[in-house]
Amino acid sequence: MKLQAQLLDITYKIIENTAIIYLYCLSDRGKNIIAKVDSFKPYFYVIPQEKESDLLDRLKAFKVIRDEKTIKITKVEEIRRDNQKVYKVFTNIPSNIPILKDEVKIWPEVKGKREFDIAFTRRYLIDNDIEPLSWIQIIGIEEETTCNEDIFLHVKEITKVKSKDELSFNMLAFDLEVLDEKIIMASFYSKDFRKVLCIKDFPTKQKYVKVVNNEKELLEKLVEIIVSRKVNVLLGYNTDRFDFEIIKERAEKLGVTLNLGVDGSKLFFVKRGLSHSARINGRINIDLYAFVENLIQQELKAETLSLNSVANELIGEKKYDIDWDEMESSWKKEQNLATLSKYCLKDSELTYKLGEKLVPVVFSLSVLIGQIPFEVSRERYSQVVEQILIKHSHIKKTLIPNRPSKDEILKRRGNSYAGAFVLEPKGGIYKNLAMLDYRSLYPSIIVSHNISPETLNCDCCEPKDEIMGNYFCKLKKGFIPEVLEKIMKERFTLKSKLKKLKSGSQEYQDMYTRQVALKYVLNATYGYLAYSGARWYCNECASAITGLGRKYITETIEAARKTGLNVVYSDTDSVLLQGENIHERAQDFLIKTNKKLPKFMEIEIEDFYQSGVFTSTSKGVGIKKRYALLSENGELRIKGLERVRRDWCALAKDLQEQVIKLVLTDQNDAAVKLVQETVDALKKKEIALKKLQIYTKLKKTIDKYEIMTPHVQAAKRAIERGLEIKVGQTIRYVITEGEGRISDKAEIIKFATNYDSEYYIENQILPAALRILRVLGYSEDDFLMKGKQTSLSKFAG
DNA sequence: CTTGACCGGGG
DNA sequence: GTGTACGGTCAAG
Repeated sequence: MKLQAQLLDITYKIIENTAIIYLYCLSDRGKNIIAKVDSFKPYFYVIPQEKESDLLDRLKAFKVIRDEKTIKITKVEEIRRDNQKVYKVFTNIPSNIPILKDEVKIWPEVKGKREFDIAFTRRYLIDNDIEPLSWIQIIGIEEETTCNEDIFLHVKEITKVKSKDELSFNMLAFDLEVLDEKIIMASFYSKDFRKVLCIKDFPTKQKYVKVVNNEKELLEKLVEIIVSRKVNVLLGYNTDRFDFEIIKERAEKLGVTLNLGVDGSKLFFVKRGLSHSARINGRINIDLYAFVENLIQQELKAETLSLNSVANELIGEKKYDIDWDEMESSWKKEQNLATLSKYCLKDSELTYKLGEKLVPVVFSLSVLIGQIPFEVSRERYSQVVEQILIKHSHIKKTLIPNRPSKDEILKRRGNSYAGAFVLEPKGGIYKNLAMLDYRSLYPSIIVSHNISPETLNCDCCEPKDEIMGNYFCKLKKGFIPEVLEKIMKERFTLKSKLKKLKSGSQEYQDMYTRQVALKYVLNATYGYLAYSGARWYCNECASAITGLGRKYITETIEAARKTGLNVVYSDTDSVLLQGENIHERAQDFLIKTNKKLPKFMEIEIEDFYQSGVFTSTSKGVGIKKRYALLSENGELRIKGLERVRRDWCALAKDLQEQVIKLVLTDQNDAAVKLVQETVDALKKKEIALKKLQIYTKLKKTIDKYEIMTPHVQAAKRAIERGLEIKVGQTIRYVITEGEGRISDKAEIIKFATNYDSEYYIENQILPAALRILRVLGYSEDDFLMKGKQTSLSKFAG
């Protein structure tokens, strides 16, 4: 039988002491294909010493007994890698590899061991050059299967085929509502499907609501929905750390079998760091929170990664605003269940829409680095970079470096080097601004200067053109610059093709997400070289990259000053320029600068800003990385300020944002007046407690806290008064009137009847407002003089 | 200044 | 199990 399909997922099982790889695919006719491969064998490399005499024979004959099982080397091949002889040592099952490598590494004839920790299914994909989600042709013998709609194949041969149109995957988002550690509702959202399962009956006209008898039935229905809808991509938000944990726990307790796999297999968990991720054979389980946290966060303005703020920023939609305490009591009183079900469905809807936006990016990363979407969607930047380097290392037939040992990692963490250049701004308000930045500064430096672990202080060149005490080979192209240059060139080609395509088309979409995937790898490579856990770690490389970065940016600053422009600020790869006729002058400066730069390097205009505020300390020293800019089309860009942090009360955050807006639009007096009014209102106790609450999460039981922070103290007192507070609950507290430390005065909002004006004025309102107003010459005293306007009037006008 | 504890998202 | 998270922030020492 011959067919064409897209690979979605891969696992392996041990059957009769043989490793069988299962490829879960989707055929061009929309059928689930399970293809079995039994011909691929696990292996690792042994590097022999110069004098090795009979190592080959010793390896071939080697066996060891573990847990009454004989572990054997089944085959040894002699091959060449990196201009040396190495032995490719095979065994029958993957778990033998770590045992075998530990046995042979102490032999005197063995110099080293390599590639013993490349995951088995990953190894299969790399060695056979199979990219997930790309089209493959499978030739095999059909086997009988218990799941009648699937095709079960024993693989003879797999080849790549030219890309066809992408299949449309069945994507489904789900969300749970949990109360007292029980699942009370579950919602599902797909293109043409929405459903809310609820364990309590309530009158509703909504067709999507399905009342179930109990939690057990809810879980059974959940399984049924995923299986019967033939879900290929299962989406959720924070499902690794929350929803699946609950599902597992409750299913065990209630005796529900979670046979969710396309082959009817049970859901299982794989350890990734400290959290466990649910694996469902043949279906792609994506936790969008993990993906956002690891890869998307950097480019978001949102400083919290809640579904609400991420969805708001990426798809322009928000959750329904509900009060969770109210919701809890209405659930118990069986009121307002329709509202709760609407809320629950909305979460799934937002997750689904976020998925529509982010899953294509996950998929293009998958294709680019050759790893399944399950893995890619949970990886950090460093892992993404490492995986693409592993892929290219295999293509180039070079040995992949080993992971560092624990000791080595600790040693590396002690290494330090000078970072990026940040120009200290002068606190104040600025107008007529242009932000210029280097296009991919660090990647372009790596390529232009051939920075790589193997080109570092090479033997073939004269040690000249030193950067931070080191030099890089001028004759042979380094591994990392070679990979990055390919990526930069491909991205450049894609971007120019994109300009000619219609932005709505599928082709445009595919190319666009591909270039986004390439961008991630480009931007993360510098950080990877400095990452202590990296296989291709190179502290000297990282140091050279930032050294050159400082050189380029400081030269740019000098050049800008020479043309008479004021350089207000500069951080790493950008300069904020100020002056009359800023548009023309920035453009001129850009052209002049680019002429002098080496190949691959380029400076661009990021945006023009009508005004900006840079903050300063009480002593008048400008603060780096804390500022706000107002673009010419009215967009506010706030960096590093308190506005969105949840350990600040709403009153302080709102006030800060209003103050920023006012001072950036020439309304300083109104800003000052607003702050004074807020202070006065606080003193007169006119502010609602709701605006003064501070949110902090209780992560463990009270007695486990060593440091009694305000939220812990507030929770403790509330429990003493009989309130039930569970681990994981967000404590909403207010600082009330009284004596002692701040934590002594912290009370849960329910028990707070008053507030400490002094605390809110001095620790919340004034710090937030003065962060901005200090640059205009104001200090605490200006707002603390009771009722006296004299000190303020000196700045008026 | 360094060290260690805590936290993220979810309900 | 072809293993063992991570980076930022803040209070205490």
